[in-house]
Order: sequence, then structure tokens, then C-alpha cells
Amino acid sequence: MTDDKALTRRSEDFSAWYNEVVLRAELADHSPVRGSMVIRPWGYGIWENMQRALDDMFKETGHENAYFPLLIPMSFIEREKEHVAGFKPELAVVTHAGGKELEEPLVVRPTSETVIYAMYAKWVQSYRDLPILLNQWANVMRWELRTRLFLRTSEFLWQEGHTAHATDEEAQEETLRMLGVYRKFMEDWIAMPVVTGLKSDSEKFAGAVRTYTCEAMMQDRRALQAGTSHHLGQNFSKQFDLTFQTEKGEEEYAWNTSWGVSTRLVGGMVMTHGDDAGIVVPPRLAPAQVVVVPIYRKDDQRAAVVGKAQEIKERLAERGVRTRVDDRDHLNPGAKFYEWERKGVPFRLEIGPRDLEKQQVVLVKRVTAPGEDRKHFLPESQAVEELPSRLQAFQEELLERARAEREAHSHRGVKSIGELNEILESEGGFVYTGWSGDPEVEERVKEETKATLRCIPDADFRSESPPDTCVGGGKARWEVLWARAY
RNA sequence: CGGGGCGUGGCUCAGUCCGGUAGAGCGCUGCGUUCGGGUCGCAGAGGUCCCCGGUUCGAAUCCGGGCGCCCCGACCA
Repeated sequence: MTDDKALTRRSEDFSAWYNEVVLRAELADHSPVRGSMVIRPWGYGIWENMQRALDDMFKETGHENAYFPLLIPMSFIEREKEHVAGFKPELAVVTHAGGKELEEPLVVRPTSETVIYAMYAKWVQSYRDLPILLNQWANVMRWELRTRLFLRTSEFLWQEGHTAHATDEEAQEETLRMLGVYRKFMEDWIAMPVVTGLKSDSEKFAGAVRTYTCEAMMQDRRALQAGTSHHLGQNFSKQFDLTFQTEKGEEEYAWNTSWGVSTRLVGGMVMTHGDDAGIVVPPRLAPAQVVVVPIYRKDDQRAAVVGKAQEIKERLAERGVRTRVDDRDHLNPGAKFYEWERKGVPFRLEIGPRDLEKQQVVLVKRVTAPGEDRKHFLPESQAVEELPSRLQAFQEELLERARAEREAHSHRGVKSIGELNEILESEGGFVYTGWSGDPEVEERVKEETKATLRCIPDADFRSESPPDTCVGGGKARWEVLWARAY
């Protein structure tokens, strides 16, 4: 930190900026246990808004919530071969309880596929019992070696959807449907554009047949995997005997999907929109969308101005705008301005004695475009009337700005690993190349450039003229996206 | 688990080389003042100097051992 007040600038040290801003925006704090975090009210409020929006979308697509237990028998995790290989190193295991060593160790869930499909096996007999479309909001634990607030902590909050279907096609449809839900949520709510696509085999979920992903570009031009949706095929149903009788009376294994997003999204929001003054919370996610800062000298002024602030808050509430009045008396207005900017509140409304006389307010948007006026002096009623649409417009501006930023740092038509590396070493960003599908090429790129294959992008993101040569030489089978990633 | 750094009021740190009564800024409390971008003044509270052992008349400082944290690499939503 340069001093006690200003944040490290992003251009100076993005990583330090992130760490500071998360703490100083009071999103989260380090817990006494290494690698786990406390989510503070401001951060949790953002997460709650994310949860609400996602939950509505899940319900709209026919899902219900349920809850499965935290502890999973070790033998369950070990049942699916790839699954256990993927998760074993990061399991936290309960070996003792009730003062005795347990006969079978219990793992603290790193994800719930095993226990959920074991239960589905009990519940499903016939094709009439399918599909099962459940979601759960839960905490999970993965013992990570290097942790960062929100981006990677040992324990994190997430949702995991788990479905079972009668056919491969139906499961595939579901997998893509939920990927689409994620994309829509990330764009419309977090204002964070993503590239969706298919993961390569080396990057897919341990136990999945196919993994689809949402990849977002952070301001340091690294990729953040923001959400994944897996087609699990019959891998788990076979291990947990999740079978059903078809219409024809034959016994078949069900087809599963799972999909999840986590509190990592809060980190994504921070790194997508934040600036040197603090975080920027998109209006739809902001626990407070407007903060009213009263300005006064004397006690009678204070009474009048705070009274007006309260009144405005109520009028905004009638229009669905979440408003907070900062009437703390021991801070002067400047201190409050800095604090709320750091916390990313979309709009600040200043009301002072001069405004009271003129029946006006001063409205300041958290982010102003170059050339745009920062302070708007508006008649009070106009400000109240217009805030809903101004919030909406700000939400859209944030998405557009982030999209423009991503496009400005996306490189297409790159032909060689050398060229790829040069881009990553200088400017960074998303790099599109051809790929033969050969895992050795993938491995070589990883070693030589530290970039990973983020995905084989969906149609919406492919180049107009797809590359015909593989970045490692030879013929390209797919166009793929590379980036250094979180 | 390898490489580097650090443990001193709530926070950020100085003091450690060269042993001699524990400091600063910010924050906090009270009073006053100020309030349209981090007001200012006065008064105050607050520390087993990470832990254990050793050396010494005397250890935050020197020596030995331990613990913890942060950063950089190998695994990962």
C-alpha cells in the first residue's frame, strides 16, 4: 500500500490491488484457518443477490432445490476412477468423531456427485421417475495449496446442479441449457462477458464425459473460469447403479449432468469492473444501489438535510431502488465519498443546504466515461424518477465496457506457438488458434507459454474464417482459445 | 513440498547490524471545531515486542530450537 488511504494502483501490481481492494471494500477477511475466508456483509450481500438471480433462473428451467450432507463416505469418492484421481489430493478427511476413530473415514464434500447419484439410484426405478432436476446451495472444501480470497479458498460457497435423464441427448441438452443460463447470468447480472465452449480432455471435470465452461477475461488479461457445466454420461450412474426401466422394459443406466458456479464469481466481478478507487458493483448486484450523503454544517441543517435524505430513500424504495442514507455524524462527506466508492456503490446522491433550497440533488455515477460529466445537478424529483433507468443504463455500460476491453485484447488468426507466446509476454489476453486435437500440442503450448487451453469456443465466439492449421503444426481440427488463467 | 521475505498497540511499520526505561503514522475514545472530496486542535486508552530455552547485571535486539503468516514456483471452481 502506498499509504493508508489509497489503494495500490492496478497498473502497478494487479495482484496486490486485488488483495487490498477485497479487504478494504470489506467484502471478505482472512479467517483464523489458513486458506479459508470470512465473507463480510457487503460481500455476502452481493453473493445473496447472485444467488437470488441464479435461483430464479434455475426454477424457471424446471429445477428444485434440495440439500445433501456435508460428509461423504470415502468409499463413495473412490468409486469413480477419474473422479477419485482428480479430487484425492485435495480432500479433507474426517477420521475421528465422538472420541473414536471412525471405521470408515468421511470426506468433507469437495463436490457432491457421488452422494447425490447414490441417492438418485434409490429414487429412480422407471423412466417415469426421470428426469430428476435438482440443485443445491452448499459449501464445499478442497484443500488448496495456494489460496486467494474468493478466487481460491479451501472452503467456498457454490451451487451444484445435478440431473438425471433417460437419454444421452436429453442430458446433453440440459448441459448446454445450463451453460446458457450461466452465460446469461454473467452477462446480464455481473456485466461480465464470457466465452463459452468445450473443455479439452485434460481440462475437463474429473469424471465427466464433456465439460463446458464460461471463460471471462480479467483486467490483467488473464482468464477466469467462471462456471462449468458437465455432461457426465453414464460414468456415475454405472458406479452407483443408477438404473431405470425403459418404456420397453429394458434396464438402462441414467445419464447425468452437473453444473456449478461459486463465490469465485465475486472475485470475477471485482477483477472485471474494479478501478483504482475500489470495486464497482453492477447495479443489479449491489446491496445498496444508491447511497445518499447528507451535507450540513449546523444541527438544524443536519435535521433538514437528513430528513430529506430519508424521504428520498423512501421514494426510491417505491421505485424498487435499494438506497442507503449515510447519516454518520463523525465522518465528513469526503470520507464517505471515498468509502462508498471503494465499496462500489453505483450512484451517490449528495444533498446539502444549497440543494434543499433549490430542490435539487447532486448525482454522481461510480464510473464515468471519458468526457462524461461526473456530477449531475438535477431537480430532486427528476433524480428520483430517473434513477431506475440510470441504474439500468449503468448496468449496460459496464457490460459494454467489459466487452470492448475483452475484444481489444483478443487475438485471432495466430499461427504459431512462438507468436502466441509473444502476445502473452507483451500484451496478454485471449488468443485464438487452430488445434489438431493432439494433447501433446496442448502440453507443449502449456510448457512454452504458461497458457492453458481455455476452451473450444462455441459458434458465437469463433472467428469468421476459422484457422486451418494447428498452432503446433499440421491441420487444425478446431479453433481453440488460449490464455494464462487463474 | 522447494526458493524468498516477515512476525513489535486494532492496522502499516521503524527500532534489531552496535543489548541499557518500547516508538511513529493511521485507526480508536472524549471534548471542541469542521462538514459540497479523506477537517483541525486538545486530552486519552491501548503492547506477555510470535513461543520456548540459553548467554548477560540487563534481551524486541545476540545464540539455539519451535510455531505462524505472506510472496514466488509444482496441483486447482
